[in-house]
Amino acid sequence: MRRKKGTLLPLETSILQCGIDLAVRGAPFFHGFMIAKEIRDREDAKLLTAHGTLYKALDRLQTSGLLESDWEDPLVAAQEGRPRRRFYHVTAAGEAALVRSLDAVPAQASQRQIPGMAAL
Amino acid sequence: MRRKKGTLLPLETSILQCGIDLAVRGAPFFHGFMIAKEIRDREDAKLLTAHGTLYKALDRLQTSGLLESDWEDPLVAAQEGRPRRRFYHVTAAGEAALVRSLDAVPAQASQRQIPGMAAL
DNA sequence: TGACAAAGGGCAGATATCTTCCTATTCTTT
DNA sequence: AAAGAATAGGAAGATATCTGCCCTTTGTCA
Repeated sequence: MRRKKGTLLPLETSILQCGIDLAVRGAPFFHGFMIAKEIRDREDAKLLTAHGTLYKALDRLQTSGLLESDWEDPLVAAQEGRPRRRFYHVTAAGEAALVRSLDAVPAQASQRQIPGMAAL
Repeated sequence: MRRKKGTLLPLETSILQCGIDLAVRGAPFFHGFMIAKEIRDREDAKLLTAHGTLYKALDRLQTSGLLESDWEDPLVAAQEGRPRRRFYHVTAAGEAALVRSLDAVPAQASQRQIPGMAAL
């Protein structure tokens, strides 16, 4: 949907957030499938229906330098009897972009908060 | 469906037949996906709807010694950017079993041959 | 403000193998 | 012949990534 340059889409924000959360919890890398589960388990569930959507978002983030990736050693994947994974990590630019994006939309955050309060 | 010992199911016959045909045509190995296409392109199309069915049949044939398999080098698969394959080949026992099975149901064979001739 | 173009989202499917669960069929035994 | 056991088949989904097509939405420019 053609965004303003330097802006993040909700799905992209979620990916970066998840990536940083996982890093904090001691997992320095994540792969697409892992993120897909993570996002589906969170409240962001509606952001992700098809897998193609996620992998496309990962590609975009990598192209714009907010993520970097390395392929898993194929021997390890083979030993564990599954397709090999692609490991991503959030770059410094990615962290910065996330902070910027969270700062930039305080209006949306408070708009969501009001109905939330009312529900209590 | 519980078969008489030493009997082959139609799908199993097709697999062995395909394997031997491919070997004659210069492809000494085949993998599940390849056979799936081969079978779907042939008149045996109705023998194979779900992939699980095929992989189970391959397992049975291997367990009974009619097929043998080796895993593809994971590095090759990785380089070509796809999941690794499992390469099967028909054993001598497999060829023998196929011949036996084709002999055992000559009625079906001739029934198929007559329409084939008529088509010419 | 209206129109166009660019980009994102969903659906579908390719690639490859395997597992689990349930149903249907057939074989064998009594 | 009927009952029970064993097994095959189908559907679905797990595992993991990626591509192409089409539709929709939105940003930007005139």
